[in-house]
Amino acid sequence: MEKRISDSVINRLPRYYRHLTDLLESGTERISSRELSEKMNITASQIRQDLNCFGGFGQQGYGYNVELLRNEIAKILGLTQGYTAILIGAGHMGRTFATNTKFESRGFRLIGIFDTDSKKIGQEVARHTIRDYREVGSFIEEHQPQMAILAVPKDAMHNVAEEMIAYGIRAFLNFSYTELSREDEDIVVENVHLSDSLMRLSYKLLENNKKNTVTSQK
Amino acid sequence: MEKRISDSVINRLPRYYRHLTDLLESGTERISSRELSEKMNITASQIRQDLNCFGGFGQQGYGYNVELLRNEIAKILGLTQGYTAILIGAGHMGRTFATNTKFESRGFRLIGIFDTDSKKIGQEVARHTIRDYREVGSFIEEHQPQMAILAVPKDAMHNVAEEMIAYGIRAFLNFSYTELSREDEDIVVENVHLSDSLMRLSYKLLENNKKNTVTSQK
DNA sequence: AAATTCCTGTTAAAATTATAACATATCAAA
DNA sequence: TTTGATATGTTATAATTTTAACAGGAATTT
Repeated sequence: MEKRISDSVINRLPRYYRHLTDLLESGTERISSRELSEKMNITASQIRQDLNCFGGFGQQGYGYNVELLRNEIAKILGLTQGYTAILIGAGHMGRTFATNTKFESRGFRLIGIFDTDSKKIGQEVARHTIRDYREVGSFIEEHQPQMAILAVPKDAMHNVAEEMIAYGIRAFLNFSYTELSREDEDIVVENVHLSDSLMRLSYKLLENNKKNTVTSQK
Repeated sequence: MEKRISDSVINRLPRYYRHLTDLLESGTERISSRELSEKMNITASQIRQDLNCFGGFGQQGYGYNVELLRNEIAKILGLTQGYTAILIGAGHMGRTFATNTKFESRGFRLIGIFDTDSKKIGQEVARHTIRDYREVGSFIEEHQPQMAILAVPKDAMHNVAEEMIAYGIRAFLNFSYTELSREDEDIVVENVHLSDSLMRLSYKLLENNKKNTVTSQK
C-alpha cells in the first residue's frame, strides 16, 4: 500500500522540474540538495524529503544526476504519457497559452484549437488552424484528447465544460474567471486566476510599505 | 505587537475575494461561514479562523455581510490603495493581462504599456497606446507607478527587472519563464507559471487513471 | 417575552508539514 | 589504501496548519 503524496509536495514538483530543466540546459551534470536548495530558496532537507516520497534518486557523496532526476520527475508528473489536449477559446488567453507554454517540450501535444467566433475560425495560431467549435464533438471522438484547456468567457465556461464531459474529457485546465469544481466525479480540474497573483502581490507590497514605515519611524 | 499572518491564509484571501464578488453580484446580502464553506469546498472552521486573523467581521446568529466583508478583504489585500502599474511587453501574455484581469474593478490602474518592438509601438491595446520601452525611465519618473508587470522573454527579464529597480519600482508580477527572486531587498515579487498548472493537472490525471485502473481490477 | 435556533469568535486538539539530526555510503585525495 | 569530506535517505523533533469543540451573543419564532 503506497502512502499518499501530499499536495504540498505535488505543488513543488513543477518548480523542481523547471529548475532541473534550467540546470540541464546550462550543462550541469550533478547537483546536491544543498546547492539546489540555495538556488530555489528552500531547505535542503525539504528537497530530500520531497524526492524520497518517490524513491531514492540520489547517491551519497555525489548528489543527484540532473538529467536522471528531471526524467524521474517528468514521469511522476505524467509528462511522459504523451497526453494530448484541445484548446477551447482563441481569445487573448487562449493564444497566450497556445504560443507560450512550450507544450511540446513538456511532453504535451496540443492537437486542436476551437472557437465559436466566425471571424477567428480559419485563422492560424501556433501552427494550428482555429476550428469551428461546432465540430468539437466529432473531433474529440476521432482524436480522443485527454485534456481540455478552457479559455472561454465565464458565462460560457460551465456549458462548455458540460459538453466536454459528455464527450468523455476528464481533465480541465480552466482559465475562466469562474471556478470549475467537480469533487465527486472522476474529473480533475486546475483553475488558474491571473488576478489572484496580482492581489497577492498587492498584499505583499502593502505589508512591505507598512514595515518600512514602522522601521523609518524608529 | 501584531502576530504575523501565515502565507496559507494570505493565499486564500484572493479566493475569498472572488467568491464574495460573485455573491455580491448575484445580490446576496449575507452569508454564514457554513454556506460559504459549501460553495468553496473548505471547512467553515477555516473560514472563521482565517477571517479572525484580521478582526471580527461577522455577527453571531447572522453571519457575514457580503459587501462589508468584501470591502474588508479588499483593504487587507491593498486593493483600496489605488496602486498603479506599468506593463512591460506587449506580446500575447502582456495583451492577455492588459485585457483580461479587470484591473479597474480590482482597484488597480494600468497606466502604461511598453515594448521594444517598433512594429508594436503605437498600437492600441486595452485603450492604451503601446509606448517605446526607451521612454520607460522618464515615464516612471513622471508617473511613479508602484508595480511593474513583466511579460517579456526570459532572456530579457533580468535586465528589465534591474532597470525597473534602478528606477525605483519595488513590486513585480513576473510572467517570464525564469523566476525572479529578491529575498534580501525591500522588493516583492510574484512569479506566475502557466505551465506549472498544466503539470499539476497532468499529475492529477495520471493519479486518477491509476486509481481507476486499480478499482476496475477488483 | 421566552424559548429556540443560528452562528460567530476563540480555545483546544489533531493532523500535517517542515526542519534538524544522524548513520552510513560514496567520492576524492593523499 | 586509508583518511577525510560529502551528501543521501531516514528518523526524530519542531512548527505550522487545519479541524473540532464550545461558550455565548444575536436573531427569529412561538
